[in-house]
Amino acid sequence: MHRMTKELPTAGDQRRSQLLRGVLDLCLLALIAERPRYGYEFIEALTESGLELVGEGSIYPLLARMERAGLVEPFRAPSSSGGAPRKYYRLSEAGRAELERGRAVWQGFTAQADRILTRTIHGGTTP
Amino acid sequence: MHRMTKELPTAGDQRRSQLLRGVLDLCLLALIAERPRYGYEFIEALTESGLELVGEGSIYPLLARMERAGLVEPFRAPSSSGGAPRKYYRLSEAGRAELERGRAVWQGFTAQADRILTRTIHGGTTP
DNA sequence: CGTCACTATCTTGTGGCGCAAGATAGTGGC
DNA sequence: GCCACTATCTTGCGCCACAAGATAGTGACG
Repeated sequence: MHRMTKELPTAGDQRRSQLLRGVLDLCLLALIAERPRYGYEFIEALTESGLELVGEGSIYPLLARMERAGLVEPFRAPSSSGGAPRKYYRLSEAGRAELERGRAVWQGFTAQADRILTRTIHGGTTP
Repeated sequence: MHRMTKELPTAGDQRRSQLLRGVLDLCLLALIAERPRYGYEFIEALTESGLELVGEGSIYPLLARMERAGLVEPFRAPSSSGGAPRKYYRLSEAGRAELERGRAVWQGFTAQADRILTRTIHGGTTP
């Protein structure tokens, strides 16, 4: 049985989805560095912001991976607004180190890519 | 004689490899926008630059995909330095449009990510 | 009590794509 | 013929964002 493509993603959406790779984990680490957070928090905040950035299917597996890698440490706490108990994450030492290392890689990479992408900004239809 | 330095990928390399997704095609489009290019050109230039950025296994399939998508148009030309004939690519109208669209998505995305990543540059060991 | 709505986490399957490694050719020097 | 260099194309693997759905805990309402 075939899947019915419910809503084919736009080209921009698909690109953004690819761009998230390699930096989404750093974003979560940075936000957790501010204060402990739980998964649903990210989804709610991002959904309300109008930035339909990331869904549960991206966040939870990523958090699990980071936990497995020892970058974050989980602890349980009851929900303050009624509901299932939350799983908060705080940053580990390794997580903080990875965040700083990743930030450097990210900034070096974007600088390089920007240099290539802005070399021919004129893009006129007049050759 | 082949390259013996078979260094297994570091964490930074793996991150960079993920970061390329979503922007590598734009880089190629931007470089082709300057002047027509062929695949081997990218690899040679990048290898000599010390930036071991991308290999054949990334470039050629990507070029084929972009051709299939109508973003670039190929034409054959004999090698000027002895060797197999080259397959040059020039930008199509759709390619130029996609390049501009992609640049906008890229800059919007990186601005957003940068804002998140630079929010907590300092380290706070206070929970 | 049952049902519903909301909060919250976890799991499964799919698809895209960077990449290593190897196959295939064309050219020219020995 | 053989080899080295230039150049392209192909195969298989692994990572990961994402959609969709399963699982639970809580409280309100009738």
